[in-house]
Amino acid sequence: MGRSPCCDKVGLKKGPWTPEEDQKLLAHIEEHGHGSWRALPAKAGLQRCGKSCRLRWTNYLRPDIKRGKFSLQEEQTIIQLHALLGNRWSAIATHLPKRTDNEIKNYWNTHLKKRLDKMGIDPVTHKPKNDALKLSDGQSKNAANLSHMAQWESARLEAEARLVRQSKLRSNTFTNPLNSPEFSSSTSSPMKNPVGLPGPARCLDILKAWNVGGAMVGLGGELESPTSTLSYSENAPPMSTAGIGENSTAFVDFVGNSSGSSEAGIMKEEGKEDWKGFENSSNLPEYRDGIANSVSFTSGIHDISLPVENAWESESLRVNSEHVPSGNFVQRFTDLLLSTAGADRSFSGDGGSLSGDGGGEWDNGCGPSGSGNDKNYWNSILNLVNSSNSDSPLF
DNA sequence: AAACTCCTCAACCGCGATCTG
DNA sequence: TCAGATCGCGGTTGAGGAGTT
Repeated sequence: MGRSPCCDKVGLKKGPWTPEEDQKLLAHIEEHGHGSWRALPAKAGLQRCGKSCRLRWTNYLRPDIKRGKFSLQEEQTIIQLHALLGNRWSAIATHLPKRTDNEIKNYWNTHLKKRLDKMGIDPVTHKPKNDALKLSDGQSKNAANLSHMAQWESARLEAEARLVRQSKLRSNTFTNPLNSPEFSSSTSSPMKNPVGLPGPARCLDILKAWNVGGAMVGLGGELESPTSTLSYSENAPPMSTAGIGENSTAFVDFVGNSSGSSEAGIMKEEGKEDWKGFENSSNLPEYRDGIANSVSFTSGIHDISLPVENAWESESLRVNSEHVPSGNFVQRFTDLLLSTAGADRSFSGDGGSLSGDGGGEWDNGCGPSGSGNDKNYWNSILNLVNSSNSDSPLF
Protein backbone atom coordinates (compact mmCIF):
# COMPACT_ATOMS: atom_id res chain seq x y z
CA MET A 1 0.00 0.00 0.00
CA GLY A 2 2.07 2.85 -1.14
CA ARG A 3 1.38 6.22 0.17
CA SER A 4 0.27 8.73 -2.29
CA PRO A 5 2.27 11.83 -2.73
CA CYS A 6 0.26 14.67 -1.44
CA CYS A 7 1.86 17.95 -0.64
CA ASP A 8 5.29 17.09 -1.88
CA LYS A 9 4.54 18.23 -5.37
CA VAL A 10 6.49 21.27 -6.26
CA GLY A 11 4.56 24.44 -6.74
CA LEU A 12 1.95 23.69 -4.18
CA LYS A 13 1.47 26.31 -1.58
CA LYS A 14 1.68 25.60 2.12
CA GLY A 15 1.04 27.59 5.19
CA PRO A 16 -1.74 29.93 6.17
CA TRP A 17 -4.60 30.37 3.82
CA THR A 18 -5.33 33.73 2.32
CA PRO A 19 -8.85 35.14 2.13
CA GLU A 20 -8.71 34.73 -1.63
CA GLU A 21 -7.94 31.07 -1.31
CA ASP A 22 -10.69 30.65 1.20
CA GLN A 23 -13.09 32.32 -1.14
CA LYS A 24 -12.12 30.10 -4.01
CA LEU A 25 -12.48 26.99 -1.95
CA LEU A 26 -15.78 28.05 -0.49
CA ALA A 27 -17.21 29.03 -3.83
CA HIS A 28 -16.14 25.80 -5.43
CA ILE A 29 -17.53 23.60 -2.70
CA GLU A 30 -20.76 25.49 -2.53
CA GLU A 31 -21.24 25.07 -6.21
CA HIS A 32 -19.90 21.60 -6.84
CA GLY A 33 -19.37 19.95 -3.52
CA HIS A 34 -15.92 18.80 -2.64
CA GLY A 35 -16.09 15.56 -4.56
CA SER A 36 -12.62 14.16 -4.76
CA TRP A 37 -10.39 16.22 -2.57
CA ARG A 38 -7.51 15.21 -4.69
CA ALA A 39 -9.03 16.73 -7.76
CA LEU A 40 -10.51 19.73 -6.06
CA PRO A 41 -7.55 22.12 -6.02
CA ALA A 42 -7.16 22.02 -9.76
CA LYS A 43 -10.85 22.50 -10.32
CA ALA A 44 -11.02 25.32 -7.84
CA GLY A 45 -7.92 26.98 -9.15
CA LEU A 46 -5.97 26.53 -5.96
CA GLN A 47 -2.29 25.88 -5.64
CA ARG A 48 -2.89 23.59 -2.73
CA CYS A 49 -2.98 19.89 -2.23
CA GLY A 50 -6.31 18.23 -1.67
CA LYS A 51 -5.42 17.36 1.82
CA SER A 52 -4.80 20.95 2.68
CA CYS A 53 -8.12 21.91 1.13
CA ARG A 54 -9.93 19.26 3.09
CA LEU A 55 -8.34 20.41 6.31
CA ARG A 56 -9.16 24.01 5.62
CA TRP A 57 -12.73 23.16 4.86
CA THR A 58 -13.38 20.80 7.73
CA ASN A 59 -11.58 22.83 10.34
CA TYR A 60 -12.34 26.34 9.32
CA LEU A 61 -14.56 27.08 6.36
CA ARG A 62 -17.46 24.82 7.03
CA PRO A 63 -20.49 27.02 7.59
CA ASP A 64 -21.71 25.09 10.56
CA ILE A 65 -18.66 25.45 12.67
CA LYS A 66 -19.07 27.12 15.97
CA ARG A 67 -16.05 29.11 16.88
CA GLY A 68 -15.01 30.77 20.04
CA LYS A 69 -14.90 29.86 23.62
CA PHE A 70 -15.99 26.48 24.77
CA SER A 71 -18.90 26.49 27.14
CA LEU A 72 -18.72 24.86 30.50
CA GLN A 73 -20.92 22.08 29.28
CA GLU A 74 -18.73 21.52 26.28
CA GLU A 75 -15.74 21.34 28.56
CA GLN A 76 -17.47 18.81 30.71
CA THR A 77 -18.44 16.77 27.73
CA ILE A 78 -14.91 16.75 26.42
CA ILE A 79 -13.49 15.67 29.72
CA GLN A 80 -16.08 13.01 30.20
CA LEU A 81 -15.74 11.64 26.74
CA HIS A 82 -11.99 11.78 26.95
CA ALA A 83 -12.16 9.72 30.08
CA LEU A 84 -14.15 7.19 28.16
CA LEU A 85 -12.54 7.33 24.78
CA GLY A 86 -9.09 8.74 25.18
CA ASN A 87 -7.64 10.78 22.38
CA ARG A 88 -10.28 9.81 19.90
CA TRP A 89 -11.01 13.32 18.93
CA SER A 90 -13.19 12.57 16.00
CA ALA A 91 -15.41 10.40 18.13
CA ILE A 92 -15.55 13.08 20.76
CA ALA A 93 -16.29 15.69 18.15
CA THR A 94 -19.38 13.88 17.00
CA HIS A 95 -20.86 14.57 20.39
CA LEU A 96 -20.01 18.21 20.30
CA PRO A 97 -22.09 19.72 17.56
CA LYS A 98 -20.30 22.27 15.46
CA ARG A 99 -16.94 21.64 16.99
CA THR A 100 -14.18 20.04 15.00
CA ASP A 101 -11.92 17.32 16.20
CA ASN A 102 -8.97 19.59 15.65
CA GLU A 103 -10.47 22.30 17.76
CA ILE A 104 -11.32 19.89 20.52
CA LYS A 105 -7.88 18.42 20.38
CA ASN A 106 -6.32 21.83 20.62
CA TYR A 107 -8.55 22.84 23.45
CA TRP A 108 -7.77 19.72 25.32
CA ASN A 109 -4.06 20.11 24.87
CA THR A 110 -3.94 23.77 25.73
CA HIS A 111 -6.55 24.04 28.44
CA LEU A 112 -8.19 20.97 29.81
CA LYS A 113 -5.14 18.80 30.04
CA LYS A 114 -3.32 21.39 32.02
CA ARG A 115 -6.28 21.97 34.21
CA LEU A 116 -6.61 18.32 35.10
CA ASP A 117 -2.90 18.18 35.61
CA LYS A 118 -3.04 21.03 38.06
CA MET A 119 -5.76 19.27 39.91
CA GLY A 120 -3.55 16.28 40.37
CA ILE A 121 -5.41 14.19 37.88
CA ASP A 122 -3.53 12.34 35.27
CA PRO A 123 -5.04 13.65 32.04
CA VAL A 124 -4.28 10.42 30.30
CA THR A 125 -5.83 8.00 32.72
CA HIS A 126 -8.13 10.45 34.47
CA LYS A 127 -7.00 8.97 37.70
CA PRO A 128 -5.52 10.82 40.62
CA LYS A 129 -1.81 10.99 40.23
CA ASN A 130 -1.29 9.67 43.72
CA ASP A 131 -3.51 6.78 43.04
CA ALA A 132 -0.85 4.40 44.12
CA LEU A 133 -1.10 5.77 47.62
CA LYS A 134 -4.69 4.87 47.83
CA LEU A 135 -4.55 1.26 46.98
CA SER A 136 -6.04 0.31 50.23
CA ASP A 137 -9.20 2.29 50.00
CA GLY A 138 -12.07 2.02 47.67
CA GLN A 139 -11.13 4.77 45.37
CA SER A 140 -8.51 2.92 43.46
CA LYS A 141 -10.92 0.13 42.91
CA ASN A 142 -13.52 2.55 41.78
CA ALA A 143 -11.10 4.22 39.50
CA ALA A 144 -10.12 0.87 38.15
CA ASN A 145 -13.73 0.07 37.52
CA LEU A 146 -14.22 3.27 35.67
CA SER A 147 -11.13 2.55 33.72
CA HIS A 148 -12.50 -0.81 32.84
CA MET A 149 -15.69 0.81 31.77
CA ALA A 150 -13.72 3.11 29.54
CA GLN A 151 -11.76 0.26 28.08
CA TRP A 152 -14.87 -1.71 27.54
CA GLU A 153 -16.55 1.19 25.86
CA SER A 154 -13.52 1.79 23.73
CA ALA A 155 -13.45 -1.79 22.57
CA ARG A 156 -17.14 -1.68 21.99
CA LEU A 157 -16.82 1.38 19.84
CA GLU A 158 -14.24 -0.21 17.67
CA ALA A 159 -16.31 -3.30 17.27
CA GLU A 160 -19.32 -1.21 16.59
CA ALA A 161 -17.57 0.66 13.86
CA ARG A 162 -16.65 -2.60 12.22
CA LEU A 163 -20.13 -3.83 12.66
CA VAL A 164 -21.62 -0.82 11.06
CA ARG A 165 -19.30 -1.09 8.11
CA GLN A 166 -20.40 -4.65 7.63
CA SER A 167 -23.95 -3.62 8.07
CA LYS A 168 -23.65 -0.96 5.48
CA LEU A 169 -22.30 -3.38 3.00
CA ARG A 170 -25.12 -5.76 3.44
CA SER A 171 -27.99 -3.46 4.01
CA ASN A 172 -27.64 -0.67 1.58
CA THR A 173 -31.24 -0.98 0.65
CA PHE A 174 -32.27 -0.39 4.20
CA THR A 175 -30.28 2.69 4.74
CA ASN A 176 -31.21 6.18 3.99
CA PRO A 177 -29.80 7.27 0.68
CA LEU A 178 -28.54 10.37 2.35
CA ASN A 179 -25.91 8.16 3.74
CA SER A 180 -24.56 7.10 0.45
CA PRO A 181 -21.14 8.24 -0.53
CA GLU A 182 -22.61 9.89 -3.56
CA PHE A 183 -24.82 12.00 -1.47
CA SER A 184 -22.13 12.79 0.97
CA SER A 185 -19.77 14.00 -1.60
CA SER A 186 -22.19 15.69 -3.87
CA THR A 187 -23.71 17.68 -1.12
CA SER A 188 -20.44 18.16 0.60
CA SER A 189 -22.25 17.73 3.81
CA PRO A 190 -20.01 19.68 6.06
CA MET A 191 -20.10 17.28 8.90
CA LYS A 192 -20.78 14.17 7.07
CA ASN A 193 -20.07 11.04 8.92
CA PRO A 194 -17.01 9.09 8.32
CA VAL A 195 -17.68 6.43 5.82
CA GLY A 196 -19.23 3.50 7.47
CA LEU A 197 -20.66 5.26 10.45
CA PRO A 198 -24.29 5.72 9.71
CA GLY A 199 -24.99 7.70 12.79
CA PRO A 200 -23.31 9.94 15.22
CA ALA A 201 -20.61 8.07 16.96
CA ARG A 202 -22.37 6.35 19.73
CA CYS A 203 -19.88 6.58 22.44
CA LEU A 204 -22.59 7.77 24.70
CA ASP A 205 -24.66 4.72 24.03
CA ILE A 206 -23.60 3.19 27.21
CA LEU A 207 -24.52 6.32 29.03
CA LYS A 208 -27.90 6.19 27.46
CA ALA A 209 -28.19 2.62 28.42
CA TRP A 210 -27.42 3.49 31.97
CA ASN A 211 -29.72 6.38 31.79
CA VAL A 212 -32.69 4.43 30.60
CA GLY A 213 -32.81 2.51 33.70
CA GLY A 214 -30.41 -0.09 34.67
CA ALA A 215 -28.35 -1.42 31.87
CA MET A 216 -25.51 -1.05 34.29
CA VAL A 217 -27.16 -3.69 36.31
CA GLY A 218 -26.54 -5.96 33.46
CA LEU A 219 -22.98 -4.93 33.66
CA GLY A 220 -22.93 -5.44 37.31
CA GLY A 221 -20.06 -7.44 38.48
CA GLU A 222 -18.76 -7.80 35.00
CA LEU A 223 -16.71 -4.72 34.72
CA GLU A 224 -13.60 -6.56 35.52
CA SER A 225 -14.01 -8.57 32.41
CA PRO A 226 -16.15 -6.59 30.11
CA THR A 227 -17.45 -8.62 27.28
CA SER A 228 -19.65 -6.71 25.02
CA THR A 229 -22.15 -8.66 23.08
CA LEU A 230 -22.29 -6.40 20.16
CA SER A 231 -25.04 -8.26 18.53
CA TYR A 232 -25.66 -7.62 14.97
CA SER A 233 -28.66 -9.11 13.37
CA GLU A 234 -30.32 -12.38 13.27
CA ASN A 235 -28.10 -13.73 10.58
CA ALA A 236 -25.00 -11.90 11.34
CA PRO A 237 -21.94 -13.86 12.22
CA PRO A 238 -20.43 -13.21 15.58
CA MET A 239 -17.97 -10.43 15.65
CA SER A 240 -14.44 -11.49 15.70
CA THR A 241 -13.33 -8.49 17.61
CA ALA A 242 -11.95 -9.12 21.00
CA GLY A 243 -14.48 -8.56 23.63
CA ILE A 244 -17.40 -9.50 21.53
CA GLY A 245 -19.08 -12.50 22.89
CA GLU A 246 -21.81 -14.66 21.64
CA ASN A 247 -24.34 -14.45 24.40
CA SER A 248 -26.51 -11.83 22.94
CA THR A 249 -29.39 -11.80 25.25
CA ALA A 250 -30.87 -8.48 24.44
CA PHE A 251 -30.82 -6.03 21.68
CA VAL A 252 -30.98 -2.38 22.08
CA ASP A 253 -31.80 -1.50 18.59
CA PHE A 254 -29.90 1.57 17.79
CA VAL A 255 -31.13 2.79 14.50
CA GLY A 256 -28.66 4.60 12.38
CA ASN A 257 -30.52 7.74 12.97
CA SER A 258 -28.25 10.33 11.53
CA SER A 259 -28.86 9.00 8.11
CA GLY A 260 -32.14 10.75 8.20
CA SER A 261 -30.84 13.80 9.84
CA SER A 262 -30.47 16.94 7.91
CA GLU A 263 -27.25 17.47 9.72
CA ALA A 264 -25.47 14.28 9.08
CA GLY A 265 -22.75 13.75 11.54
CA ILE A 266 -23.98 16.28 13.97
CA MET A 267 -25.06 14.74 17.15
CA LYS A 268 -28.72 14.55 17.39
CA GLU A 269 -30.10 15.66 20.60
CA GLU A 270 -29.63 12.81 22.96
CA GLY A 271 -33.21 12.01 22.46
CA LYS A 272 -35.30 9.02 23.00
CA GLU A 273 -35.86 8.61 19.33
CA ASP A 274 -32.40 7.24 19.09
CA TRP A 275 -33.65 4.17 20.77
CA LYS A 276 -36.17 2.39 18.76
CA GLY A 277 -36.73 -0.34 21.17
CA PHE A 278 -35.70 -3.75 22.09
CA GLU A 279 -35.68 -7.05 20.48
CA ASN A 280 -35.94 -10.29 22.34
CA SER A 281 -37.43 -8.35 25.11
CA SER A 282 -38.36 -11.53 26.82
CA ASN A 283 -34.75 -11.89 27.64
CA LEU A 284 -34.48 -8.59 29.28
CA PRO A 285 -35.36 -9.71 32.75
CA GLU A 286 -32.50 -12.08 32.50
CA TYR A 287 -30.49 -9.22 31.21
CA ARG A 288 -31.42 -7.05 34.08
CA ASP A 289 -30.69 -9.83 36.42
CA GLY A 290 -27.08 -9.48 35.66
CA ILE A 291 -26.75 -12.58 33.59
CA ALA A 292 -26.38 -10.75 30.38
CA ASN A 293 -23.35 -8.66 30.51
CA SER A 294 -23.70 -6.04 27.95
CA VAL A 295 -25.89 -3.82 25.97
CA SER A 296 -26.09 -4.94 22.42
CA PHE A 297 -26.52 -2.77 19.46
CA THR A 298 -27.78 -3.46 16.07
CA SER A 299 -27.04 -1.39 13.11
CA GLY A 300 -30.28 -0.04 12.00
CA ILE A 301 -31.71 -2.98 10.21
CA HIS A 302 -34.29 -3.59 12.86
CA ASP A 303 -36.78 -1.01 13.65
CA ILE A 304 -38.72 -2.22 16.58
CA SER A 305 -40.75 0.74 17.55
CA LEU A 306 -41.06 0.11 21.20
CA PRO A 307 -39.97 3.23 22.93
CA VAL A 308 -37.15 2.41 25.17
CA GLU A 309 -38.59 3.97 28.25
CA ASN A 310 -41.66 1.92 27.77
CA ALA A 311 -39.58 -1.08 27.23
CA TRP A 312 -37.90 -0.59 30.51
CA GLU A 313 -41.14 0.06 32.21
CA SER A 314 -42.85 -2.94 30.77
CA GLU A 315 -43.94 -5.56 33.15
CA SER A 316 -41.39 -8.03 32.05
CA LEU A 317 -38.66 -5.58 32.68
CA ARG A 318 -39.71 -4.97 36.18
CA VAL A 319 -39.04 -8.53 37.04
CA ASN A 320 -36.12 -8.84 39.35
CA SER A 321 -36.07 -5.16 39.79
CA GLU A 322 -34.68 -5.68 43.23
CA HIS A 323 -31.34 -5.82 41.58
CA VAL A 324 -31.58 -2.26 40.49
CA PRO A 325 -29.41 -0.17 42.73
CA SER A 326 -31.68 1.50 45.16
CA GLY A 327 -29.36 4.42 45.36
CA ASN A 328 -30.17 5.29 41.78
CA PHE A 329 -26.58 5.04 40.78
CA VAL A 330 -27.43 5.07 37.17
CA GLN A 331 -29.34 8.27 37.29
CA ARG A 332 -26.73 10.04 39.26
CA PHE A 333 -23.89 8.84 37.16
CA THR A 334 -25.69 9.95 34.09
CA ASP A 335 -26.54 13.22 35.71
CA LEU A 336 -22.92 13.69 36.29
CA LEU A 337 -21.91 12.83 32.80
CA LEU A 338 -24.64 14.68 31.07
CA SER A 339 -25.33 17.38 33.54
CA THR A 340 -26.11 20.76 32.19
CA ALA A 341 -24.17 23.88 32.74
CA GLY A 342 -26.13 24.81 35.79
CA ALA A 343 -23.66 22.99 37.86
CA ASP A 344 -20.57 24.93 38.55
CA ARG A 345 -17.95 22.33 38.22
CA SER A 346 -14.97 24.49 38.70
CA PHE A 347 -11.68 23.13 37.63
CA SER A 348 -9.65 25.84 39.17
CA GLY A 349 -6.60 24.12 40.30
CA ASP A 350 -6.79 25.05 43.92
CA GLY A 351 -9.85 23.16 44.85
CA GLY A 352 -9.02 19.80 43.58
CA SER A 353 -8.91 17.83 46.71
CA LEU A 354 -9.12 14.21 45.91
CA SER A 355 -9.43 13.00 49.39
CA GLY A 356 -12.66 11.37 48.56
CA ASP A 357 -13.70 11.36 52.14
CA GLY A 358 -16.88 13.19 51.58
CA GLY A 359 -18.85 10.40 53.06
CA GLY A 360 -20.58 9.81 49.83
CA GLU A 361 -22.23 13.14 49.86
CA TRP A 362 -23.22 14.28 46.41
CA ASP A 363 -22.03 17.77 46.95
CA ASN A 364 -19.96 18.42 43.94
CA GLY A 365 -22.20 20.80 42.21
CA CYS A 366 -23.80 18.26 39.98
CA GLY A 367 -26.14 16.75 42.42
CA PRO A 368 -29.10 18.03 44.26
CA SER A 369 -27.23 20.47 46.37
CA GLY A 370 -25.35 21.90 43.44
CA SER A 371 -23.14 24.06 45.57
CA GLY A 372 -19.82 22.39 45.66
CA ASN A 373 -17.85 24.53 43.34
CA ASP A 374 -14.62 23.51 44.97
CA LYS A 375 -15.01 19.94 43.94
CA ASN A 376 -13.96 18.46 40.71
CA TYR A 377 -15.23 16.12 38.19
CA TRP A 378 -13.19 13.19 39.22
CA ASN A 379 -14.02 13.66 42.81
CA SER A 380 -17.61 13.74 41.78
CA ILE A 381 -17.32 10.40 40.18
CA LEU A 382 -15.48 8.97 43.09
CA ASN A 383 -17.94 10.34 45.55
CA LEU A 384 -20.71 9.02 43.47
CA VAL A 385 -19.13 5.66 43.29
CA ASN A 386 -18.40 5.65 46.96
CA SER A 387 -21.91 6.56 47.79
CA SER A 388 -23.12 3.78 45.63
CA ASN A 389 -20.95 1.11 47.06
CA SER A 390 -23.37 -0.11 49.55
CA ASP A 391 -26.27 -0.63 47.30
CA SER A 392 -24.83 -1.33 43.94
CA PRO A 393 -23.68 -4.67 42.72
CA LEU A 394 -21.33 -2.78 40.55
CA PHE A 395 -18.62 -2.07 42.99
C1' DA B 1 9.63 50.54 24.36
C1' DA B 2 12.26 46.55 23.64
C1' DA B 3 13.28 41.89 24.60
C1' DC B 4 11.87 37.77 26.07
C1' DT B 5 8.72 34.03 27.28
C1' DC B 6 4.46 31.83 27.06
C1' DC B 7 0.31 30.50 24.84
C1' DT B 8 -2.86 29.49 21.20
C1' DC B 9 -4.41 27.24 17.28
C1' DA B 10 -4.21 26.71 12.22
C1' DA B 11 -1.86 23.84 9.51
C1' DC B 12 1.17 20.13 8.46
C1' DC B 13 2.89 15.35 8.69
C1' DG B 14 2.74 10.53 8.72
C1' DC B 15 0.26 6.54 9.31
C1' DG B 16 -3.49 3.18 9.00
C1' DA B 17 -7.82 2.12 6.93
C1' DT B 18 -10.54 1.89 3.10
C1' DC B 19 -11.66 2.23 -1.68
C1' DT B 20 -10.99 1.10 -6.44
C1' DG B 21 -9.60 -0.86 -10.71
C1' DT C 1 -5.76 -10.80 -4.68
C1' DC C 2 -2.98 -6.99 -5.24
C1' DA C 3 -1.31 -2.43 -5.40
C1' DG C 4 -2.07 2.31 -6.04
C1' DA C 5 -5.18 6.11 -4.72
C1' DT C 6 -7.74 8.39 -1.41
C1' DC C 7 -9.43 9.55 2.98
C1' DG C 8 -9.52 10.39 7.90
C1' DC C 9 -7.30 10.51 12.19
C1' DG C 10 -4.12 11.82 15.79
C1' DG C 11 0.36 13.84 16.88
C1' DT C 12 3.18 17.65 16.23
C1' DT C 13 4.89 22.09 14.69
C1' DG C 14 5.58 26.90 14.33
C1' DA C 15 3.88 31.62 13.37
C1' DG C 16 2.00 35.16 15.63
C1' DG C 17 -0.35 37.25 19.44
C1' DA C 18 -0.45 38.10 24.46
C1' DG C 19 1.71 38.68 28.62
C1' DT C 20 5.72 39.65 31.47
C1' DT C 21 10.09 41.53 32.73
